[in-house]
Amino acid sequence: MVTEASAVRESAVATEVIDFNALRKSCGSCALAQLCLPASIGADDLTRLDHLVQQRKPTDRGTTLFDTGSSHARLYVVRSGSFKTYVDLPDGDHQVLGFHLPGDLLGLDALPSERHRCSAEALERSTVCEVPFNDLSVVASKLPGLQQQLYRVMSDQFALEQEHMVMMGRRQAPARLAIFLHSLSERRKRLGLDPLELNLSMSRQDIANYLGLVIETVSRLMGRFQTAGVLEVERRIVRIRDMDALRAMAHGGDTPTDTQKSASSSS
Amino acid sequence: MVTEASAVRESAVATEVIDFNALRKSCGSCALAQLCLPASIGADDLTRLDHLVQQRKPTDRGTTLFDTGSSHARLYVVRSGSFKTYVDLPDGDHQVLGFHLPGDLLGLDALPSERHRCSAEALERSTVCEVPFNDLSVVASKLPGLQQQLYRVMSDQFALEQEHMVMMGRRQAPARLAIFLHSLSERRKRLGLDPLELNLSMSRQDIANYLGLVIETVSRLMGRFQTAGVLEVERRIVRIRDMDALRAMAHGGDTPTDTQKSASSSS
DNA sequence: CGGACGTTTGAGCATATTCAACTGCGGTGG
DNA sequence: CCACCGCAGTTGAATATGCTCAAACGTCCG
Repeated sequence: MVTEASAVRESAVATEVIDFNALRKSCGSCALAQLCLPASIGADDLTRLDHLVQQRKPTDRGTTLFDTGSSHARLYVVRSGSFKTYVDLPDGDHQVLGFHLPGDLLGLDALPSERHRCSAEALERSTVCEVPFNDLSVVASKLPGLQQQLYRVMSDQFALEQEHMVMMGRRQAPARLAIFLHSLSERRKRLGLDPLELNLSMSRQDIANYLGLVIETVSRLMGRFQTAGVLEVERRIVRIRDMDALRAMAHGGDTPTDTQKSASSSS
Repeated sequence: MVTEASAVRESAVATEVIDFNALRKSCGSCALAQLCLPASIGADDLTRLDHLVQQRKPTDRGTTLFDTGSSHARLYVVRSGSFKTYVDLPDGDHQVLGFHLPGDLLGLDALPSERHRCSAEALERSTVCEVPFNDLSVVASKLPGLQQQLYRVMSDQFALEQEHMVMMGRRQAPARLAIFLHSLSERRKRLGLDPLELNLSMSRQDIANYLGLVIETVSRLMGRFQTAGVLEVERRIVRIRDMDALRAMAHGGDTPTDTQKSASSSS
């Protein structure tokens, strides 16, 4: 067997919080293992999976991992950095489908024989693991645990898209932005990062496209949230100062101009 | 003796008139086989799949196939009739996620160990085939063709949701309705039904919830489309009189009163 | 220092919502 | 058989939310 994790040739990549020495070796030692495919499969199964996984040299900001129409069926796991997936609209701009943080999977929309229906672009210098889907499928068919995990992440993906649709559905602009920020905060918490300090790697334009709004609206709302004391906005750094208020606005109608809505600043 | 060709074609899938003898026997003899899981798997493999599939007694209008939070992992294939999937919103109403016609799969959002994140309700008296997901998974792991097909339908599901998001994204109300009607027409064509005569099994409220609009807007737009000569609306029967105009409006061309519409896509 | 870009801010406008009344059809019961 | 009620859908007028257009701002980079 070809034992070596054939990707240790990559030199260290700078990111703030992630320990790349631990990451680089194998799925077994990956800090994201619990979030990724290997979660809950045995040690020797892990080895078989390890052989499929290819490392990629860092993807630069603005570079696409795959494009709409391409058909190389591969799954990607974000290791560091972040991506956006989007489709091009006839009128020139994009519909952003999602933002993808470490541990998230990309490429589920082009399973074998299908073509990608969206593009995935790095929002900053990022690294991914890459798995040829056909190989993964073969191994998974022999490892019920892995197979189950594969179904689970696909199921999760459906859940994410459904959430997105609910948000776009009939919610007002302030609620949309609140949902977005709150969800980002939750995801950071899950990654072990500070949930109160968001480091937005995406532009305002991306956020607007994701929320189904226009950039000016997003900008104005950021301002309103700040004057309302909910956020502290400093370009792409956003600090959440009143999580309860943010949550409240995400869940329903709320006017952020109303500064004193209910003296709530507990956490 | 009012026997029209269109009526006969309609009856191939319409609820009341289904030939249950032909349908009930097996996947091999099912009129929907090409659209369903069995597509492109061999004859003996089909037998193994057949044993997993359970028939269900017809589901009455308003009855749910599964509800948010329930966790029996089963896949359903719509045989006749139609369903809507939706999530309940805190403020009382629903966000409709999709409408499901014969050949469509339901239940992909609650693969093993997960709970359903939406509910599925019959819009009329409908029938489904039911497959326990765990059993299907086991069989599929031994039949690469079936496995591939399973991935394919999941991939298709992602594509559908993405389309929905694009529509909700930044499109104006007329374009949304046009997309909805056009998509319905396409799906009818794929089922061998008359693509020009839509028999809406869902209420205006459902349509509005699906499109992210309010019921009045949908109603008004139906009217506008009719006076523009694009549609002929008769309660829940909608006939498409100008498919090109409908398509144009779906792509962003506005002004349903304007018959002249042949602009090329700009960038 | 200048130019470009991403972002913010402002004023006016248009689209879709809200609120409200009304229609037509279907069912139910007198 | 008809009168009644109820529900789904339609229509109208007024409002408001988010968009368009436009300009200014700050920061990054040459």
